[in-house]
Amino acid sequence: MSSSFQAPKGTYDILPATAPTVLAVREAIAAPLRRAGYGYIETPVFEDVKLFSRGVGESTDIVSKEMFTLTKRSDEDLALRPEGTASVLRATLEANLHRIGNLPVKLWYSGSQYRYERPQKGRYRQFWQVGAEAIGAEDPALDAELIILANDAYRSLGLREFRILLNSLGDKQCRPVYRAALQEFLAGLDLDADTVRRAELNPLRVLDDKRPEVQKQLVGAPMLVDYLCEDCKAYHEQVRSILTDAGVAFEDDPKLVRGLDYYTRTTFEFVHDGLGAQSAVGGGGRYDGLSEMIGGPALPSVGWALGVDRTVLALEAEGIELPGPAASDVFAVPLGEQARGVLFRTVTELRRAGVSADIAYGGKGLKAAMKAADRSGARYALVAGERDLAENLVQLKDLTTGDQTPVALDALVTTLKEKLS
RNA sequence: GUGGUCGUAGCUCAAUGGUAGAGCACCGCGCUGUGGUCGCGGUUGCACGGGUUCGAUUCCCGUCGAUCACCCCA
Repeated sequence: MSSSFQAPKGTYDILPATAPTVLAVREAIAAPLRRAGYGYIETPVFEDVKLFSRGVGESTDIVSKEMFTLTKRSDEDLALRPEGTASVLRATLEANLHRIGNLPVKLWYSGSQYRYERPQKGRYRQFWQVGAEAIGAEDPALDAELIILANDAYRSLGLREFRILLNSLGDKQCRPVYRAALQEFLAGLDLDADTVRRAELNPLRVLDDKRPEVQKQLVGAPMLVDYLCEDCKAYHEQVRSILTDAGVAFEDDPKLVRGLDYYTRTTFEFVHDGLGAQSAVGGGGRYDGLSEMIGGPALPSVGWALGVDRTVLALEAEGIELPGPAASDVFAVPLGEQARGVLFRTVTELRRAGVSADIAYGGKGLKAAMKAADRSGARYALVAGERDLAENLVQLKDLTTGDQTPVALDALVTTLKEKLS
């Protein structure tokens, strides 16, 4: 270990070698959103705990087990955000965005989220999501739009091996009826204590338990599809047909539930099979009741969040290489103190003219400085010593061909801008 | 939170109850005004803490971290 400190458990540093990929992923997800009229929003990384317990749901694992709560000097209870939707909706209500413009209010965000979980590949305590929310409109085209935008974002990155799972969770009319029926069915099964508890709090969650001994018993369980009311059924059919019309392939997954309480009707998940157990790269759905749950007016809404970390893993799994870190165009190699001063001024001038330039620091010898120039990946080396400076020249060496030509110092910026264009 | 596997150099990996080596990388020299190739030389490490032992990198325990699965989800 080269340092006595290390990144906290479940966190990692995004280093220059991989940073371009991370930035490219964020940008690839953001671009389709901007083109679709979504405005950027940033909210605090911490909020009142109650926003999450009421919004995300007291019975969810996210709130009951995975919340990063903060200790402070006052008596307010704060927690690091475990997801973005509740905060974005809170900000919307606080700023009355739903009153000053046309509905829906379309917003997107990009930022870190925090969950106190046992880390494993693709699951971290601090992770990044880019999310989108369309607040205040009930329209199947809006649900479909978001799924299409996420699909297009992934495709623009070159990803092909992901699947879209789609389901409807019903609304406040039909879901309670189903919930009761399911609970009755689950009560007759042989389940462990944790699962029995879950069956009481959030019975739908039991459906996507991966354990074979649980799945075996679920054969013949009442399915939500059979309980959907006419409105929900019609709504879901429209979402499906708009997606099909847009050429977006999806799979109906009647067991797709998701872990947040606020979802109603449309839910969906983007899964990638190359990631191991943590296969969801993104997910979302409609949350028609959330606004009221946190004290706002009725604002039917829909949104998603895509995991930046997992998308990077998906790219790796598919062997997709995004452009690496950009190298400087020019690397200056000074010979002696006088040249060091002149070349430093030249490098500054080049940078101001829009040419990316670096210089050998630390009084390296010529050989070492040339080596540094080579390793920097720069296209050109700029070599100068007293001999050249006496004639107001610098040596411009093309590092790919090895050709070297003298260039007048005051013509350098123009010459380089020409060569690099 | 539960269970399994793992932790030796910057990286990939060896060996060993008597305090460690290779390849690549890095630095220097050959070439004192020129990188990439080549030759020669050199630098860097037993995750942390405790126990057993004459002696522990090796055996045992704990901690930390990684990893896989469960759980959960992005």
